[in-house]
Amino acid sequence: MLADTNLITGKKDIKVVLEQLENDGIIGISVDCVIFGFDENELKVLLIKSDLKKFEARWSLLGDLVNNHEDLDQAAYRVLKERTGMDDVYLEQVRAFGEVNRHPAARVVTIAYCSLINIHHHKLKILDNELHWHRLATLTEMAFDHKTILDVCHEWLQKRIQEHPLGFSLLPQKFSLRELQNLYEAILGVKLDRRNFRKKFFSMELLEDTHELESDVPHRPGKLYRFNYDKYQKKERKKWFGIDF
Amino acid sequence: MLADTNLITGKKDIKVVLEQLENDGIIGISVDCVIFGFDENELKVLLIKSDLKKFEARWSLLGDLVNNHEDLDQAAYRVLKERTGMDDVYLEQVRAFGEVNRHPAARVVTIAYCSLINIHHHKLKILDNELHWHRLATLTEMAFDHKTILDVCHEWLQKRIQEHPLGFSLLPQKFSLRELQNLYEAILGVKLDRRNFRKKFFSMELLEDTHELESDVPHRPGKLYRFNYDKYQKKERKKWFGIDF
DNA sequence: GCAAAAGTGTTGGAAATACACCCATGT
DNA sequence: ACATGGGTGTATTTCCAACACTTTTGC
Repeated sequence: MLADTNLITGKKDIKVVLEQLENDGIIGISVDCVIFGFDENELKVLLIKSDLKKFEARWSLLGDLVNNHEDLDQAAYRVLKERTGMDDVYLEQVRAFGEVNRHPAARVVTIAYCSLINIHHHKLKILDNELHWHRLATLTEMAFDHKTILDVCHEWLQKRIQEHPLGFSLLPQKFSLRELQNLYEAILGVKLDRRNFRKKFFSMELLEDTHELESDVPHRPGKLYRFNYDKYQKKERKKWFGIDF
Repeated sequence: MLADTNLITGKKDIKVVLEQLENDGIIGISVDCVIFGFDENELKVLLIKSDLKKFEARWSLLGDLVNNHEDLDQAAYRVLKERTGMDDVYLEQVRAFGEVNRHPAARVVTIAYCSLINIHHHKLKILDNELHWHRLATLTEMAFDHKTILDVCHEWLQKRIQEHPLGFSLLPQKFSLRELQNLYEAILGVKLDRRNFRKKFFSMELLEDTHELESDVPHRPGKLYRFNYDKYQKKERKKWFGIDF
């Protein structure tokens, strides 16, 4: 039967494993990472060309089967590390997708993860030339149920970013308020008032002035800020937000 | 190998299946239901005595392995139906738990579901006398990682109930505002102002006056209301709540 | 008539919104 | 000098929080 070895040594192996699973009537478990990036004021997602004939020419999320000896989170980190060369990345589970026929080769339940990385980070290396940062806006058909997963993760992100400081993972460590606002506008698909946006963030007192300025901009440079995670951690979280639905 | 049959014919079968999984180095998939009820102004959860010797005398969530031919949601519904006799129940996936050693018998990834049911519903039949509605407040040790799962689901519920109308599933169809407020206070662990609470709900215009009154109360009876789900469905959801963290 | 909870409005403060002008820089 | 976005304050409105008395029913 399935040996407890690393199954991730190439595309062919996965196919063989899936075939085996299907023959034995076993449910496989995978993780799929929705890796978001932010570039040119647009939200992007890291995709790979599907290797299944059925889905040729369609884009697919980055995923892999979960090894027997690794936690789900570890599996997701592994996928991320293998594909981007980065660790220390924002990564969070969103939810499981387990429709019976979501994968044509075998029954596979997948755990979807959402990851946010800075596209321009120096450690980021997209070696595989099958990989591609795709604009979210112009993405319709995808392999498997990956479009559904992507949509769910996007909605999850829209909600999450308003309540937790994760957007900063998409930006360089030092960023201008304009960049931050563009980010929020891109993710939420709304226009925000610049002055109120600044007021909001300054009133939180979680942005540190780096006393540096933007460079290479053809206009007055903006100040660069850094998000103070330590201070955020120490803040007490409120349990009561107010009923509203 | 594993035949594609219903594995759920008794406790012994599960043990056999798990043993088989472990021997073959295969990851099992289960669902676990956190079934909340509301009684005597307290939040309760439906539990069963663990059948594992390691966890004897500890409480366990209601769960089962997922069949090969059923969706995750279906599996959770099945567990719920088998144990409570009820369908048409509120049920939603919370998230997956997949730590390597969370189950002593084998590697099992579980998908946690949160369910809300009316403890006093006439269709509710707790046949198994190993089952028990346990007060949430006085629950410390549980089998497996079920305490963690329960805690996560409770927090999920605390957040969810403020943004979505699911609390009504814990109450009879017709309820008084006092009952509703008690429910919110019990789930959130806070005291709320009665007048502001009423104002809030009335201003949503989603409660219908049934023109009936409470009976058998030793004081002035309150009006009974019904939640108007249709009207709620038609309301447009807002995407922008305001940044706050 | 007494105990117990139902029902009801107002007010002050905080937060969100809408809105317009001057400033610093690169070209 | 001019084009471009950076930076700032105020008035208005909306929402939330605090708070007390009268009414209805069962006993």
